[in-house]
Amino acid sequence: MAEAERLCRERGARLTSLRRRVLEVVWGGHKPVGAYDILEVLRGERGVAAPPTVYRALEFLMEQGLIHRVESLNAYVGCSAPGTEHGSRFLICRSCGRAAEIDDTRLDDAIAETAAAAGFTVEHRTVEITGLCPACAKKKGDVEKHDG
Amino acid sequence: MAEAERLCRERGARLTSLRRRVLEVVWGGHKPVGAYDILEVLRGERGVAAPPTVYRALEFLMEQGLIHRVESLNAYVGCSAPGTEHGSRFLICRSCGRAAEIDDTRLDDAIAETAAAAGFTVEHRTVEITGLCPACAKKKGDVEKHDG
DNA sequence: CGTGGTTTTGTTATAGTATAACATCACCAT
DNA sequence: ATGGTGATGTTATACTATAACAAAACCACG
Repeated sequence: MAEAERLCRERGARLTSLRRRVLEVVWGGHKPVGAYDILEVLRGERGVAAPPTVYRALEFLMEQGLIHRVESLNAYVGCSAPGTEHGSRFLICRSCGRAAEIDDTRLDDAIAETAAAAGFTVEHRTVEITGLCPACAKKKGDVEKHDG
Repeated sequence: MAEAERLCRERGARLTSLRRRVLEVVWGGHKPVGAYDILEVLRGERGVAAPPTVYRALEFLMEQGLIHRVESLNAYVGCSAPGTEHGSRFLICRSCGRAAEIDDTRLDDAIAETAAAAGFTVEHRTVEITGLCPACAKKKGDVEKHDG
């Protein structure tokens, strides 16, 4: 959070109380959060709020690289490494719903090579890998042992 | 198309006339096609049609691996290699809107390594790289020369 | 201070995407 | 022909996102 403050100050971007609050909500959930979930929170706190309020804050936070949008979930999640230029890359567990951000240069290298081979100019990278996180895979294994 | 017929026959999956038509429409566009675009086509041909008609056909075609969903566009595109098990991996041009499917094992290898390192069980892979295709990058370059 | 321009936020309305739930139909094996 | 299964039709609604314009907050400058 202090990091977010600092980045915005350096850039002359205004992290207003509304935007800060939305950032907190996105970071607060351990899972990706939907725009309308955030809207409910704001309504509880401020009485009224409409979708554009949330979407504009989300847009700002994405521009500042403080959050990512998870395309396959229509949801938003805090960036684990704000301030560094990188794509949106996640391991998404279909069982518990958590999304872990990937920090591995091999993926970016592979994407760069692939794009270069095709003569494609890369501007944005989205990698969303769905499956089971270690904890849920273990649970499933246990369940299967009991069931069959 | 004949390939799609064959795959479905082998699997005992029914490629009905409706599903075939939707597949044709998805394949026919050079760009990813929206569900409601398909709906318009069906309405022109059959008089009436409702969203579930399209979404059910799309669901079937995805299960059969004949089409992919492009998450970042909310659109659908024909699979260039049906019958082979692979993720959904695209180079998407933001200028002309075309989506080229990637056929490069380096990406899958990198994903497999990354997931393994995290103890994550991979079930589905989505890679969507946005930027400029070679043709559009060239045009942009030309324009920039003229403009300034 | 105050004032004028810019950015942010509020508000209303609507566009765009997707699914639930239940009815009907078509197909196929017996 | 008939009964069961899977496919499609139909209606309604949920969910996600943006357009357009009004009001307010902020900030730099005089």
